[in-house]
Amino acid sequence: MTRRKIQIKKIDNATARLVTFSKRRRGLFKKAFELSTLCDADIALMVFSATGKLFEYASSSMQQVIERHNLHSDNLGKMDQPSLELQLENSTSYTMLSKEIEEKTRELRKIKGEKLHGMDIEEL
Amino acid sequence: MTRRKIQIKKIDNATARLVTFSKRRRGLFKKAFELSTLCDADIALMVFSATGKLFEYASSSMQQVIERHNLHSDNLGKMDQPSLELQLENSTSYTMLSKEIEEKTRELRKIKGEKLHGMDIEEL
DNA sequence: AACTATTTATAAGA
DNA sequence: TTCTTATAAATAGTT
Repeated sequence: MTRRKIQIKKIDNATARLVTFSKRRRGLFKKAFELSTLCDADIALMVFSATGKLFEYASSSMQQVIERHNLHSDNLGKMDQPSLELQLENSTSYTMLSKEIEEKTRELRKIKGEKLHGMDIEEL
Repeated sequence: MTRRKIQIKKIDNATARLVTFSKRRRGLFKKAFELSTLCDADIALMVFSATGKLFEYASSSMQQVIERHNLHSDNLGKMDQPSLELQLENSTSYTMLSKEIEEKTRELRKIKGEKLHGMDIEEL
């Protein structure tokens, strides 16, 4: 949007795309922070890069905003809801599944030589 | 940012605050859409006004991005008593978690040079 | 809701 | 990645 006007479509050049992603991501987070502050709004913003890296911002807490969002969207697609028993069973299994994913993710990161701790969480 | 520079703090005047909320919310959503399009990113944005009204944008599906975010969350396994909302959400995420484990297992095997047999995939 | 003077964001280049 | 800078885009105050 400056030295030249650009079209809003996927940037072909991978390097240019990465640079733009970095610049605009910062801009977007700043705007989210400003809107939240100026207007007393509660905001959550999640950005996954094309390579799967997560960048997030929340004016309060991410989990809080997500839950609040769920309250709004509840009962929309819950016609064929599983039984409570199955829900609890899944919920119980969830922790184990999460741990397994964490382990496998950790192992993959180790193999790939990536850092283990939230280096991909953007601090505003 | 224009007729005059403003300080980023809560706008006192309620009317002005509402106007700014409306204007900047549009701008923020536009920026989110542009970043998503230009850089092939997956983005979810939730905005709750001070009065509790929800405005949301998701480049794919909101639920999909939230679930994806949960997979990245570090403290999922540390929650003593997850809220009902989170439990229900976890239940919904179950299938995706299973798929994620399959993928990571497959990737690990590939890296380690092991054979990839369908029968070897862990039963969940 | 429109206008416009300025500020801010940012594309391209270094 | 960081800086520079010319230009596009966003927007604060006004009407």
